[in-house]
Amino acid sequence: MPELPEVETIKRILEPQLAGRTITRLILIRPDIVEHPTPEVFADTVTGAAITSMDRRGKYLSVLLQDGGRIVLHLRMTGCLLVTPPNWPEEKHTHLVFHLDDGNELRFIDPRRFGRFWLFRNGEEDTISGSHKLGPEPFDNLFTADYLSGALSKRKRAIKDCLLDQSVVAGIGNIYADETLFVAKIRPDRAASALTDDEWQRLTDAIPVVITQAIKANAMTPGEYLVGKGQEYRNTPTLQVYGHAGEPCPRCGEILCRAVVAGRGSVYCPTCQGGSSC
DNA sequence: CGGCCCCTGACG
DNA sequence: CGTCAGGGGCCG
Repeated sequence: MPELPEVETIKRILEPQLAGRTITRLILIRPDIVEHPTPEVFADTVTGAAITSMDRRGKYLSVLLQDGGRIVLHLRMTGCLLVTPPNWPEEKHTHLVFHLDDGNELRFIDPRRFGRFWLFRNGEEDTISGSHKLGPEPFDNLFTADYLSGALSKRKRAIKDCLLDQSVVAGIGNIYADETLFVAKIRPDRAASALTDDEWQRLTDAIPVVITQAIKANAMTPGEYLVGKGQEYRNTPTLQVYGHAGEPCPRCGEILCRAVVAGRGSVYCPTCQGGSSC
């Protein structure tokens, strides 16, 4: 479900509820959600572990443990993490339940079951989850127009496709690729190699702005998050084009069009993002 | 690179 | 019934 802003939102909501807690028991309803090590070792190791904090890198979340180990997870398309009171009704597709020492439970819910968990013990390097292949965060000082054009200006593929490459910049998915390209006034299907210096600059500027705005717009209380099951961010008013095909462009009033770019549904303004028709 | 796969649910 | 969905890995 989530891209960087949503994962960050989840982190900010959950971290205060998890920091300082100890995991007393893990129920592995669907052990195949655990990628590493084995589900049994995963359960044995996290049982009794104290949680110190959480971390986010791109779309990955980590739960840091006092002993130096960490749980790494990726929610993929439909994964959801909830901290619930005891006896909170169990959602369909609940696959993991971490019992905590305050009686609450951390539950992993995922209808499509694409989400995955890994555990790395103190000193164990993560070379398997994919988080080690991530490019810079959008807020990183390394994320500059020179960096972006240097990484992409020889690629002939669509710029949108390039933005979805997590090794170039971490955390952008289908929604925020469309949103950032809209703000930067670049059509999603433009070849990366055809972008001008000015366009690289606009795109580099747009990305952290759009992401920051979305994190702000997503903010909610733990209560709101629990009741809404973390599904409420999709129609955020800050989304200017994603989900708005057929509606007027918020900038020029032209009808936003939809096309398939890089195999993904894409929405853009045919007028202010570049000129030609859909 | 494109194409297919992992899954379920919503929608036309 | 078919198609699509916020993700990513793997395959030739």
